[in-house]
Amino acid sequence: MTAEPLLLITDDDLLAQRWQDLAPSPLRARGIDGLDAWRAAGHRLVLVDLGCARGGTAPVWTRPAWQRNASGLAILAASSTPDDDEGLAVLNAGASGYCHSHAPADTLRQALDVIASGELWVGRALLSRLLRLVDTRLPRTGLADWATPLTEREREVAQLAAVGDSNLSIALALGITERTVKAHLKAVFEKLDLSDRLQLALRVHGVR
Amino acid sequence: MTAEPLLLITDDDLLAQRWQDLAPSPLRARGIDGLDAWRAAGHRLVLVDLGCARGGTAPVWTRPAWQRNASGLAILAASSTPDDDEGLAVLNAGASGYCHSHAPADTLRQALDVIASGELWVGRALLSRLLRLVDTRLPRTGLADWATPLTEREREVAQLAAVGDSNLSIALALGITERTVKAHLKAVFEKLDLSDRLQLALRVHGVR
DNA sequence: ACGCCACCTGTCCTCGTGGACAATACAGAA
DNA sequence: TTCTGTATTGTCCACGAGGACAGGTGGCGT
Repeated sequence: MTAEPLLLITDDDLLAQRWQDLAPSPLRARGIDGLDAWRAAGHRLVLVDLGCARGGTAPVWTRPAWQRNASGLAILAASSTPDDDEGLAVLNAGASGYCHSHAPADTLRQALDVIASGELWVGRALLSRLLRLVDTRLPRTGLADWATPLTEREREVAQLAAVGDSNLSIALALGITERTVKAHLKAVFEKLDLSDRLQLALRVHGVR
Repeated sequence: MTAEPLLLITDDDLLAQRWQDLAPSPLRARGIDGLDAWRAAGHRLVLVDLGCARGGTAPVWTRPAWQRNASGLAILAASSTPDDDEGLAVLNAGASGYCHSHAPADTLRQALDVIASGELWVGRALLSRLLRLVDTRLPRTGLADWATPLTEREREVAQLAAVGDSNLSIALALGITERTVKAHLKAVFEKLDLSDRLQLALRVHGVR
C-alpha cells in the first residue's frame, strides 16, 4: 500500500501539506528538476502537481527533465483544474496517471498503488469519455484476423503465449499439462505459419 | 481492501478455485442470473467470467439479467481471451472493469478495490491503446522511450532481436560474434528490467 | 458404426537462450 | 595517468522450446 518511496512535486505549500500523509515519509520538491536525482536514487513513484509554474512557461511535461525520465518513472499527474485534453497530453507524454490534485486522500493513495504496480490510472470521468469517443469510431478488424483459423483452446493458449507466459505457466493457468500446451502451440504455429512464440506475439499484437 | 462481499460468476471450476482467495468468503454462481439476488441482498461487487456460455448464445452483457442490474453494480468482467473490442463492448454495457481472467491475484484484487471505490478499471494494454487511438500524434514518445538508457550498439541488437532474429543472425548482420550479441542483450535485459527477448519485443513495439 | 476433429497426454531428442565467470582492447574523463 | 565505460570474445552450464515420434478420449455428422 504505497510502501514505495514517494516524491511530491508542487510549489503549493498547502497542497504539499495535504499530500504529506500519502506515504510514510514522502520527499518534497518544488520543481520538476528533482526527477533526475529521484530516479538516480533508484526510486520510481512520483506525484506531480501540474500547477507548477503553469502560467507563461511551457507545460511541465514538455520540459527536458520530464522527457528524460518519464519512461522509467511511475508518475501520477495531478491538476487542480482537470481538463480532458490536458490529461490526454500528459498521459501521452509518459505519465502513468492523471487525477484531481485535491482528490480525497484515499483516491490518491489508490491511484498511487495502481501506478506503482505498473498499471495506468485514469479517473472515471476521463475514462468514460475515452470509451465513448472510441465507441463511435470503432477500431478496425482486430481479432478475427489471426484468430480465425484457430480453435477456441488454441486461441487461449496463443493469447497467453503472446504476452510472454511460459508453457508451464500457461498449463497451470488453463489446468492442463505442459505437454498439451506444446501440442496446441504446435498447431498454432502450423496454422499461422509461424516459427516460434515471438513471431506469434508480433502477429497477435499487430506488428507488421 | 476488498472487504466488500464478492460474487464470483463462472462455470469454470478451475477458475472459481483460482478466484477463491480474492475475498474473505466470496459467493459462487454459475450463471449470470445470480445478479438479481445479489443486488437484492444489498451487495454490489461482482467478478464475472465472460467465458460463461459464450459460444452460440448472445454475449453475457446483452442478457436481461445483466441489463437490469449493471447500473447499480460494480462489475469486473474477465475474459480468458481478452480482446479490445470485447472490452469496449462490455464497458459500454455498464461493467466497471475489464481484465484477463487468469491475471495474477494481486492484479485482480487491485482491480476489485478500484471498482469497489466507484472508479473504472481498464488494463494497461487496452488503456494505452485507447489513448493512442484518441490522440493521433504519438510517435516521438514511443521511440526514445525504451531506447534511452541503451548504448548505440545495444539499440541495434535490441532492434533486431525484437523482430525475432536469432542471436546468430544478429551476429552475422552486425559482423560480430554470437557471443557478443549475447553480451549486448544481457545488458539490454538488465537495463530495461526484462526477462527475455519476447518481453523486449513487446516493449519495443509498444505493447503495454 | 465409422471417420473426422478437438482435446488431451507421454517420452525422447536437439537446439537456442540466458546466465556465470573471465578476459582483452580502446576511448574519453578525472 | 588512472579510471570508467563501451565493445569485444571465450568456455561451461542449466533450462525451456519446439519437433518427432506415438498414442488416448469424447463429440458429431454421414
